[in-house]
Amino acid sequence: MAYWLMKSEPSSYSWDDLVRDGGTEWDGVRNNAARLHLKAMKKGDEAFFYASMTDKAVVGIMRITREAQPDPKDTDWVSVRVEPVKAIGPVTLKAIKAEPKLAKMELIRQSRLSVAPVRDDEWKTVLGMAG
DNA sequence: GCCAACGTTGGC
DNA sequence: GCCAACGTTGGC
Repeated sequence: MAYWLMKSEPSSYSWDDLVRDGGTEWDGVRNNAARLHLKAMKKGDEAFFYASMTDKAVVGIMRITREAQPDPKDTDWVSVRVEPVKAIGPVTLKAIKAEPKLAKMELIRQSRLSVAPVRDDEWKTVLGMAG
């Protein structure tokens, strides 16, 4: 199973919105590198929900419930379906940056990438920091 | 094919 | 509010 990190601005779609909805179509990604990651996702993979801008923290775990298909809003792009697993953390960007084991996270290396892979050891490290 | 200009993201 | 990073566009 693979792990991922997906960003959302709480002002447009928050973790609470996801819990309320019970699952959502993760669409609107308009970046080629992010699209490649979406296409690589398999049903059952897990992903951190990263709340950007206001929180700047990992606040929950999601599960991929359907693999990539054309984004209904623009079929040049793709979307996956996700559901909330549980709230964690928050593990802040500040804490992630302060942890040497996480220095190579894509979140850090390419801060603008909205869908990024997470390595197994990084996943465990972040979970450990969530307490 | 190069690169300057511009737009967007997102941290600070 | 500012600006760095990055992607895209368009003139040449």
